[in-house]
Amino acid sequence: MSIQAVAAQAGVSVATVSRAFNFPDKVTPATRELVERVARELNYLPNASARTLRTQRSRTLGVVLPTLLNPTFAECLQGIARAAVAGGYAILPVTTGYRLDEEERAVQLLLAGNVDGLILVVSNPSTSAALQRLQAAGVPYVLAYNRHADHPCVSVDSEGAVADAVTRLVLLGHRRIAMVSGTLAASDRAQQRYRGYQRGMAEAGLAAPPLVEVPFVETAVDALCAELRPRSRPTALVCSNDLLAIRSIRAAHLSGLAVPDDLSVVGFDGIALGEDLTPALTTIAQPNSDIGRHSVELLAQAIAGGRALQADASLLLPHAFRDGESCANAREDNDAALS
Amino acid sequence: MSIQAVAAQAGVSVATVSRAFNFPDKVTPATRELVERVARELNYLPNASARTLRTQRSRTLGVVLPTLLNPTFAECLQGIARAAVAGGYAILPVTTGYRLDEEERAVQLLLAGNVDGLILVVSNPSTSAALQRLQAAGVPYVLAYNRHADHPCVSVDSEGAVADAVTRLVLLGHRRIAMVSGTLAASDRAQQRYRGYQRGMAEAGLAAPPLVEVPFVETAVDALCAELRPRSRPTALVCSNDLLAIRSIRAAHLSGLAVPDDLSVVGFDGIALGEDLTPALTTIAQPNSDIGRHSVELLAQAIAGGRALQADASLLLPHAFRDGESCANAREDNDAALS
DNA sequence: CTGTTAGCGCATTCAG
DNA sequence: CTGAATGCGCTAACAG
Repeated sequence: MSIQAVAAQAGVSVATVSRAFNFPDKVTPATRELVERVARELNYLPNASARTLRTQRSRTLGVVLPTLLNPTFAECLQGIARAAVAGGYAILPVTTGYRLDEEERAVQLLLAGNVDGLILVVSNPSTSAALQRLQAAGVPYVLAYNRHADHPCVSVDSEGAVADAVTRLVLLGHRRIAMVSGTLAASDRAQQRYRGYQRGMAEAGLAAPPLVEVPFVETAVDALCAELRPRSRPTALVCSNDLLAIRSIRAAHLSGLAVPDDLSVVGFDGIALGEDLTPALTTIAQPNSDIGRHSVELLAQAIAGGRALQADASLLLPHAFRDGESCANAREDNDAALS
Repeated sequence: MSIQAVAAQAGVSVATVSRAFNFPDKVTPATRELVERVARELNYLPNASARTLRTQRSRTLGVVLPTLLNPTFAECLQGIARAAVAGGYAILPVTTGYRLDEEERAVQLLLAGNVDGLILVVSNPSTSAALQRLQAAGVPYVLAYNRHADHPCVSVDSEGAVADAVTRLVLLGHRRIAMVSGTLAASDRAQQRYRGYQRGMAEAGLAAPPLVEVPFVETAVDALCAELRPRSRPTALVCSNDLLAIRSIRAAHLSGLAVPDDLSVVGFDGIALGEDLTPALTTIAQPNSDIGRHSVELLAQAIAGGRALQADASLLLPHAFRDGESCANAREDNDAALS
């Protein structure tokens, strides 16, 4: 069903049909209604490819994410999807599995797909070859979750948030506070969060034990259990994300420790599921859906303006410390265990 | 960067460049390498829209899902995404929030987007207007999770799986087994699972208490707590999905009941997170990622064959009862509470 | 307000 | 094996 057929059936020119759809005001109400009726009868749908080819705009946004198996990114993608539809955009998501080569391949793929702009979560903006390519191509893009002075980003103050969380734990009486993270090298967020932990500990005048670094994708419960064995085990764990926090709670359970009585656990991300857990997850909540929404809006704005986004367009969204049940006061006997 | 530029730079015709990419054999190795080199130097990427317009194939699949906030669908989409990339397809996902009007709008949107095929999870295939429209359009499609005799589906035997789960609970000594479900009317899966529950109860010669039906999206923990209050409360809960199971566990906790000691809970879906919870979720695991993968493969096959999929192409994938820690033997005093 | 026409970038005839 | 020419469906000048 093409515009030609509609024009013929309605007894008007193709230009009129096109106008009736794209500039309803530039056409007589009578002819507009005629065209609309015929189009409906013929079940006409404008061909997106032809339009894209002609206008050089696809009204499609590429989305590059590490994985959908982490609810954080699923929530973000949901936010992106909703905002995109609302703005008249389609989205083309690709997952990278935290792999650099996949990041590059994804960008390549999406550029070939004629996307008008890209939203991406990369491992590390500083070292991403994909971003170089993007800037060279001049396609508008925005980073989500990442934070970097040279790129437009939508993110939260991870470092400050974690430092604050550490302070809260200190106020609860904890002294031996450890941090659990995924592979540091694989994520700038992890690095920022770790810095926040170090800062928080320093400000409290506490010595920070070595980072507990576990492989990203794997369950890593075994490794976590090992950390909880020593006599001078931590009384509180700051986890770099909610998935790790959940696994840490499991590791505690397997090690015979009760959460929060024997061990306090704080997560990071604020996945919705955390609120339904038992104990409800105490976590630093990011506005995941909003991060997606703002990314879309920023991008749509830039596209409409016909220019790429600059680093100074970056948005720092508010985070919130979400109080759950996985944190409690440090117990006396825990302190004793430390001495 | 167009094919024209590459042709000019390489000193050949556009036809040769096109052939060098699409039919490498139909061109001299020498010219092929020349073209490839020039293309690389010029950073040439074939324009997807132009190709689609010309070939009438977009190599894009539409995906219609209820939500990404349920990890089940996020896992499925991940499977779809991976299989799509592997098969040279892009995906265009749209979420419907379990709303019928959104289902229709989504299909409309995707058809306009020139997708070669669609994967969809609808509320109920029997009543879906979206499917009518799809069949009329002659576009290949496949339903995921849904199960219906008149449509091509990739799913599991939900009814049998739940009946089996009930049997297992009975063998653990449970007699008072209730089912918790989302809005029945909003999902054929929920209906099938409920039938499985009824069958399992009947086969065990047990009376099935009224279905505990809670609104889908909401947390519903309060409603669940109410169900656990009566003296003749159930000793086991069969939940229509893992999210409900997680909330049920929380509701039990808030009601002062221990899982699994006071209450056994079985879920349905097999979300990855379930294994990391404490207690680890006992659930009927669906191969979510595989459901996505098979949907893509079936569709790709049909598209290659130039025909729509028939209902008899449906796939029934194996499910697995995943033993966790949220189920235990019924206790004596529980039985006492029932008398 | 409406019609005619060119061309977006590519794949594909048909000649050579 | 390669080149010239056509048209996929649409929008944007331009002409009337």
